[in-house]
Amino acid sequence: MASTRDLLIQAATRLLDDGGPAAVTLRDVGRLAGVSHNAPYKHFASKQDLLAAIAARELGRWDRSRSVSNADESSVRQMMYSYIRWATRYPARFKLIFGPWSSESAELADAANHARAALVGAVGTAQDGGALPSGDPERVATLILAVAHGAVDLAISGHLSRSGKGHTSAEDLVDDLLHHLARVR
Amino acid sequence: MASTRDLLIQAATRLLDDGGPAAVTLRDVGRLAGVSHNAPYKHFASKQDLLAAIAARELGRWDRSRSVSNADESSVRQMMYSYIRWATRYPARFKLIFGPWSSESAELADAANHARAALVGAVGTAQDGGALPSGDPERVATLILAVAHGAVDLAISGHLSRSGKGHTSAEDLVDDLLHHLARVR
DNA sequence: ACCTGAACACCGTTCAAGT
DNA sequence: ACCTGAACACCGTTCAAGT
Repeated sequence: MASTRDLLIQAATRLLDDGGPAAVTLRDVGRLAGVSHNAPYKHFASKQDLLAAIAARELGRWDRSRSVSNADESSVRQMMYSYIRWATRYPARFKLIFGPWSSESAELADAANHARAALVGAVGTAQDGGALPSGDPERVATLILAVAHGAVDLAISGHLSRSGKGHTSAEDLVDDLLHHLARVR
Repeated sequence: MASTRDLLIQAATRLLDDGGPAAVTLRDVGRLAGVSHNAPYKHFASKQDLLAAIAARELGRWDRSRSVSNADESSVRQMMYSYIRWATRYPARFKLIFGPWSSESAELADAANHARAALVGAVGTAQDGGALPSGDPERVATLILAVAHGAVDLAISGHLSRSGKGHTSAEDLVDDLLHHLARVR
């Protein structure tokens, strides 16, 4: 019962994952969805609009993922692990969502803020339990997110592979930050 | 005395800054450089190769920027501030350098490693002065770089603007991390 | 060695029809 | 309301020549 619109988004997502935004040609999208090469224009104003729909659907998944907040920092750690796993598995979607244009879509901004609210809640709970330093929970959450986001972006682009002797992963860097934050006097 | 190759890179960089990679058409590059639309093929194997040359030149600038290491963490802070200022001013170059393909170029990897060595040195000096926690300096440097990189990427894509009450900048997040690291017991 | 102009295949987008 | 096929302008790349 998938609508044509859904089929188009599915096809476009597959092409995006396989070869990046350049590989998302409306002709191939139509071919994969079983329609003509410009049927997409009946559902999306432009290719940019189709890509935005992919990004919106992707962010929507985070809203539906439920989470529990523990008194320690383990919930925060697990959220960041999930984030890193998702970005590593779907780098093209990750790059797409954080493209320069994404801020222009109110739908994307709303979904991102809603997803961040869960992280802020987990940070607040960990602060109450003494597992994270005090201070504006929004601000602490943003710091942790910045580390996870930066680490995984460096990893994806190959700038994290051989730093130092061994291999340092994005997860390692999140662990380092949380470990340091837990020891702040 | 600029060579045709340099003129092509200059023209391509201007187009990149103005409209992103899609705006870098070989026809416009040639027009801006005063040559035909496919003269670039005598200097670069492909458009991708031309973009890689832009990235390499950009990373080369960092190698030539000298820096002093102070006993406190101020040198590290200034390096990250420079990084943020550069990425904010030239977001398209920033996004280009950290594209998924950048790891395939040995020239780019070398330049990035060389630039990072300066940061590691400053981190080591700050550790000796007690301004940063002990541990593998490469690892601590990577953590700090991840924060700066992630924060500025979030800022560029508009995901940092209204977090919490006021405005949190990428510089603020670097300050937060350094402040926390200075208080680790 | 470096450059030009024509040509080819491909892509985003538009438009006039079709049901 | 949704889809099709032809058409247009544009782009990356190749090729045969030109100096």
